[in-house]
Parts: sequence; structure tokens; C-alpha cells
Amino acid sequence: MQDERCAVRVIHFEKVKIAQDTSLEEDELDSLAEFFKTFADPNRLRILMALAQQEMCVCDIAAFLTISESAVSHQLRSLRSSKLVKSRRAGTVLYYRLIDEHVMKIILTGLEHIQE
Amino acid sequence: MQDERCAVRVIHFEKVKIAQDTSLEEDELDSLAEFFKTFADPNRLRILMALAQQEMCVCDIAAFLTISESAVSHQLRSLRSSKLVKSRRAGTVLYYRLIDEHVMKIILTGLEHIQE
DNA sequence: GAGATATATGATCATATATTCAGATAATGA
DNA sequence: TCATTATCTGAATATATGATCATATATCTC
Repeated sequence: MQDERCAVRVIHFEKVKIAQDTSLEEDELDSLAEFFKTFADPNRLRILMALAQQEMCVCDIAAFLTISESAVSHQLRSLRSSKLVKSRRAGTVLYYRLIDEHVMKIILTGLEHIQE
Repeated sequence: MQDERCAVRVIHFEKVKIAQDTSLEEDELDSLAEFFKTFADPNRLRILMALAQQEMCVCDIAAFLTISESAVSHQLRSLRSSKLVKSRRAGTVLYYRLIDEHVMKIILTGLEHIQE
């Protein structure tokens, strides 16, 4: 037999209720967290900021970041699946670019904050 | 004896140069990534959004999130060190709140993006 | 000061993440 | 069609992260 008592302590029920009532849906919170996770890595930030200025191919990005082309490809894959970059093929070369400028807005808002 | 050849392939030197020249400093990139990392977790997002409305104590947040008070305390510690929340003591109870509204601006900008 | 309450901290563990390596795939051109 | 070039993919690995548990600290009340 297990002890099934609820051990949760609460001091202000009203506050907890307000927090619960105004909270986002779980899957919305998860996608939001996923979205920010994209910006939570220095190399991905570098890629995004570089692509905000010009399209670049995988090996150029690898040279820029000094990591392997494979690592770049993995990152681009996640950026593609997050709908942040798109690519254009020219022969064997794939040129990547940002999908929209919205992305830079997010980055700049973050920059503002840390530069205060 | 090791082979020390540089194996980096580059197609567009100018593009790599532009990317390098306009790139942020390494420590600035790191703090920016750190900053976004804060928003990259559903529970931290919930905490921040709740504290945007009202101050709350540790055990209320724990009840709201249904995780242990210890886990909440750990998260609040990282939010404190990121200068996003501050606390007010009343007896043994610590009330946490957001330091500024800037934080909600970031979250809302992210929300806009995923809701498109 | 002793006991009770609220929170913080350190150790530990399970899981997630970023990278590299080896090998697969796609497009080009002889 | 075969070799070459550019990129992608899957497995392996090292590190980071978020949670819990046990314990420590801080404040209040008696």
C-alpha cells in the first residue's frame, strides 16, 4: 500500500488560481520554448545573423564557424524544420537564406536587453 | 607526426569575410544565447508569465507548476542570476516578481511568430 | 534557545543537445 | 556510366540541463 497523500503546500490559493487560469495551453508553451531554443546557441545565432545579410552555402558557413560541414548541415536541418531558413539549389550547391526578417527582430530585441 | 593540413573548403571567400566582419564578439554571442536559453523551457516561461501579472512565493509557484519546491527554487536562482526576477522577503516567505516588462515583450514577440 | 516553516543548496540521475566520424545521396560533367 | 563535388544522414560520444532527494540555512514563534 502506498501513501497517496497530496503533499502540495499552498499559501495563496487565489494567486495559484490566477496563474492557472491565465496560463497558455501546454502545447503552445512547448512550441514557444522550442522556438526560443533555436536562439539559445551561439552557432545558430551566428548562422541566422549571417543569413540575414546574404545567402550562403554549407561549406562557407562551416568555414565561417570553423566547425565541420556535417555539423552545419545538422543545424540547418533544425533551422529548416523550425521554418526559419530556406534553400535554393544551384547544381550541387545549396544556398541558404532566412525565410523572413521577423527572426532578426527577435535577435535584436534580445540584444537590446543584454546591452542594457 | 600529425597531419596538420587545413581541410576547410570554401566556395565564396567574400561571403565568409562579410559574415566574419559583421559577426558579434564571442562573449556577446554567448550572453545572447544564454539569454534566450532562459526562455527555452516551458516551466520557466510559465513562471515568467505568471510573475508578469503578480508576485508569487516559491510554494505557490510549485503548486502552479506541479513540480517540487526545490525545482522551483533552482529555476528562480537561474532567473535571479539572469537578472530577470527579484524577491521581497516577508518573514520566512519570499515573494518573487519580474524585474522589468521587457521580458514580456520578448515572450510576446515569440508568441507572434509561432502563431502565424 | 528549541522547534516549526519557507526556501536554498549540493549530489545525483535521466534525458537532451551539439558535435564528429563514416558512409549515403544528389547533381554534374567527362 | 563513372568519378567528383556538395550536402545529408545515422551512430557514437561528450557535455549540458532539469528534475528529485537529502540536507542546510534563515526567519519566526514560543
